[in-house]
Amino acid sequence: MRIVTWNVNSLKARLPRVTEWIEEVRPEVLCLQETKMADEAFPALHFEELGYTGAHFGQGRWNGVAIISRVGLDDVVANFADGIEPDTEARIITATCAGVRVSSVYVPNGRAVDDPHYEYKLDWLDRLVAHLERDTSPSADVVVTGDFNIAPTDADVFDPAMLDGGTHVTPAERDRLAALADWGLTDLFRGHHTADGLYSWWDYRSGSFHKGHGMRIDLSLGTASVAKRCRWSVVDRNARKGESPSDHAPVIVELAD
DNA sequence: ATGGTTGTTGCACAA
Repeated sequence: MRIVTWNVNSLKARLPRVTEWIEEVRPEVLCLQETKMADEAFPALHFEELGYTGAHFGQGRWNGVAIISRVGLDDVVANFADGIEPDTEARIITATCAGVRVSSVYVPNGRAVDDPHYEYKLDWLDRLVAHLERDTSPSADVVVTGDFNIAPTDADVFDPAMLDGGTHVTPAERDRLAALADWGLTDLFRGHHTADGLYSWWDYRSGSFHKGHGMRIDLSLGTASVAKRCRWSVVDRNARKGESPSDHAPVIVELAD
């Protein structure tokens, strides 16, 4: 069972590429972020024609997350299930696919450490733990996958300037990843790769992809039972090439049945 | 160099 995360940067603009990729790879579960569309615009029938069931949580112009699956899609929860006031932005959707509780997350970018959006990012990550606590259990098969907008370690970043006061690499952000680890979630990709220079996002500007200037910010986190089943993980860099790509590549994990 | 590029119910703003 392969579970994929892909920030598509507009599902409308990316639908031809996404369709082509699905037909080639046929993943069991595909989690999307930054669909940038309202629920009414989500092309559910299109995915059904490809053999997938889809669930989407969107708001229109910004954000938007989805899960599409060809191994079942049950108990869908849009937004946080932490029982307090709903988050105003569409950044998390959760469903059970073939016994795995899967969340597709689009963590706030943060913009700059002195921007209010950075505090929103940290609060959002605190709420993610509260959500998991309410929605499921560390002893269950759980995968939280998506664009975390955090590089877990310095080995996951090209730009040294980013390490000096930039977002995505601050101790406070990494503390939130540590809190998720304390809850029971480990970085499945790092269970199979130790090298640096392995990224999932490259800025559109300045020929960053061509120069190898990127960050690994698209993560798949799994509970212990999932980590034990994880056979491999890979970034499909080919999907970042060619005409009209997203600035993110898909990241795949395969779990043994 | 506060640079560069892409997307959107765009003409500014988020990434």
